[in-house]
Amino acid sequence: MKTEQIELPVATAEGNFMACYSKNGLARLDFPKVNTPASNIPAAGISTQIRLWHRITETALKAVLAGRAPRKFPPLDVVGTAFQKSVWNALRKIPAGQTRSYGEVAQAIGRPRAVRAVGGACGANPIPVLVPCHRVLAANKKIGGFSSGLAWKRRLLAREGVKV
DNA sequence: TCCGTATTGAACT
DNA sequence: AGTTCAATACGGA
Repeated sequence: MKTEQIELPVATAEGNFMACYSKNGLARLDFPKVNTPASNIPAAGISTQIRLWHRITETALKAVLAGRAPRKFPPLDVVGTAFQKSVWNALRKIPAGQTRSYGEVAQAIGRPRAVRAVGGACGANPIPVLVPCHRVLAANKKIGGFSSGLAWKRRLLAREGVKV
C-alpha cells in the first residue's frame, strides 16, 4: 500500500504551518520553519476530501493560535503505540488556557508512575498545537521542553494567557 | 537488553 | 536556593 502523504501549507499569523495528509486524515502538523512564502494550494491532484480536511485544519489551527478551543477537528491519522495514543487523547481534553503537569497527565491515563513516558509520548506527538502538548508543564509550573522549539511553547502559552 | 527521555521529589551541599 | 540522584515507564536500536 502506498502511503502517500500530501503536504499543504497552512497560512496563519504565526507563519506557514505544514500539514501532512494521508488518505485517512491529518497525519502530521509542523511548525513554520522559515518564513515560507504563502504558496498556493495546488488545485489539481488533491482530492476534495483532503481539501475539506485542510479547511477544517486551518480553522482549528487558527482557533488554537487565538487561544480558543477548535470547534471542529479534522480526522487524525496518527501513527503510534496504544500508550502514545492514550496520552495524545488525554492531551486533547485539556481546555484552552489551562495547563497540566506530566504527572497529572500520567494519572489521567491510569499510569501514575509513567511521568517520563508521558514526556516521551509528547515528544513523539506528530500534531503539535492541535494536540496541545504545549499545555503540559513540569511539576512546579516550570516550562518543560518542546521538540519543535521552546520559543513556540512559550508563545502558544502566552497566547492562551498562561503564565510560567 | 541497554540507553535516552519534554519528570519528579527527596536528599545534600 | 541550586545541584545531584535514584526511581520509573516506554520506545528505539
